[in-house]
Amino acid sequence: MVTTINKISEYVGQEVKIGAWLYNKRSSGKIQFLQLRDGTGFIQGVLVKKQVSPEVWEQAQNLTQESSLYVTGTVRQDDRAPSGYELDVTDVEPIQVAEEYPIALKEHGVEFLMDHRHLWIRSPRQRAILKIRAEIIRAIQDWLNNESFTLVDPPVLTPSSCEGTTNLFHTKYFDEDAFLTQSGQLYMEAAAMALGRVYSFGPTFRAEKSKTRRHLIEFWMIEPEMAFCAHEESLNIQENLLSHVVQHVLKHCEAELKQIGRDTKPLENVTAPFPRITYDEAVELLNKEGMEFKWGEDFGAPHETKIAESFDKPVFITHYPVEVKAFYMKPDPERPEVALCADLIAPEGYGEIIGGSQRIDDPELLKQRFDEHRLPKEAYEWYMDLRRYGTVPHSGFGLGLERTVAWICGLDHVRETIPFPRMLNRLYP
RNA sequence: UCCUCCGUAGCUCAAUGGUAGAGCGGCCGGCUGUUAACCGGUAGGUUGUAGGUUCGAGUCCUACCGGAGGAGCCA
Repeated sequence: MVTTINKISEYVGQEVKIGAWLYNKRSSGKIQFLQLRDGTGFIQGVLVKKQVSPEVWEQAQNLTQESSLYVTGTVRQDDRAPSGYELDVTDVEPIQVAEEYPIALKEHGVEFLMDHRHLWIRSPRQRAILKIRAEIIRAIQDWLNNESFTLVDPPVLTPSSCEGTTNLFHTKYFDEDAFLTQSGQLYMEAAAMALGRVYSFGPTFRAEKSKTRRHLIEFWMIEPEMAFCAHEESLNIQENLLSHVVQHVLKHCEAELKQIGRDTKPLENVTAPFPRITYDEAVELLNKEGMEFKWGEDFGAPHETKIAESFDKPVFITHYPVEVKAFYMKPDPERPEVALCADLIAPEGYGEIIGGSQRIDDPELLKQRFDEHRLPKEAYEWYMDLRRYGTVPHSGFGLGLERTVAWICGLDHVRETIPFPRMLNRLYP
């Protein structure tokens, strides 16, 4: 019976055949232990010299780390095995005896591992992280689909900046200039006017020379946008979405979280509602904690960490000064100097994982903002149209996938959260 | 772009300005329950690059290249 390691428990006492790679091998004169992996899991194959043919014994002996093979054996329950099962090997068919494998089973430096990222992802830890990443994506999409959101894909090639703040990757679009998207948001606003509740899931690009553990040049965002939705309701959606994601991962990725050594205690706490403080209160908190901070500035990473430390859940910081936020954010009617916006700061120093706001729906005010920010109105005529033809209150937010994965996995750098990270000075492999 | 630190064997790291070494990985041998197995043997080097100081530089100085951490910007 041909099967995979994750289904091995169904075949106790039976002979199975699996395609696998040799992760590691230990042997003595008359017994060999093959550490096998097939992508779905890990299992140990046991060969006893007396019980196999000399040919099989020798073929097993010649296998090197990461050699590919078909292995046949009888499944046996064994308390000594980490997974609870072992394979008593009866036959080994090498597909390829691998060349000397660069990644030894020991510690390596970051640069070396990044140069070998295409092989590094085979390791148990990296595999677990990528599994959790996929499960986080699944949980996000499940929740949104269930709440009547429609998936809409915005373009990657765009004629101009969405927010006009960061540096974009420039390219040619035949005779025109084009840029890789830094956010699908403006397009999602158009989509929300067509479909009500929408979300996008795709890569975004920032040509910033950022060099920190929280930054990638290419990263993935989930950007929901909701028509007929005010700021407060958007926050409710955000906290419900995120607590669903965290609880889903706790439930479905127990083995993977254990594999990477994540302390799950702080995650169990992550249930809606999340604490909400205003920008004003955050400034006060910082000053009380001895960090000097003037009203009107934007928070830096140390400030965010300090604020997050005061809470044991992700915390919303709302009502930032209009000046430090994007042009499209709606001012608070009660207090026009602050915006109806919020950043969600993750605990444990992982920083901002969501940024969102209610959008300006008044055509006159939006026009005014274009002037204040010196944005070329011609390029945004289509965006203005959304306010001319049946404008409605609407809100949306962007969830940074890699920072969310880093936080949930407890990683110290986002480079491990994505299969092939694009970073400053890193385009290979 | 700025600040700090680091470049020595395939990898991880040692080496007072005075003969470049260990562990892992490789290869050869040994071992019937190993968990990054262990034990013995063996091969493996233009010390990031280019200058300089010195009787003598892996070590000190300068520049450049590469990397790490952080800042800014942001998710």
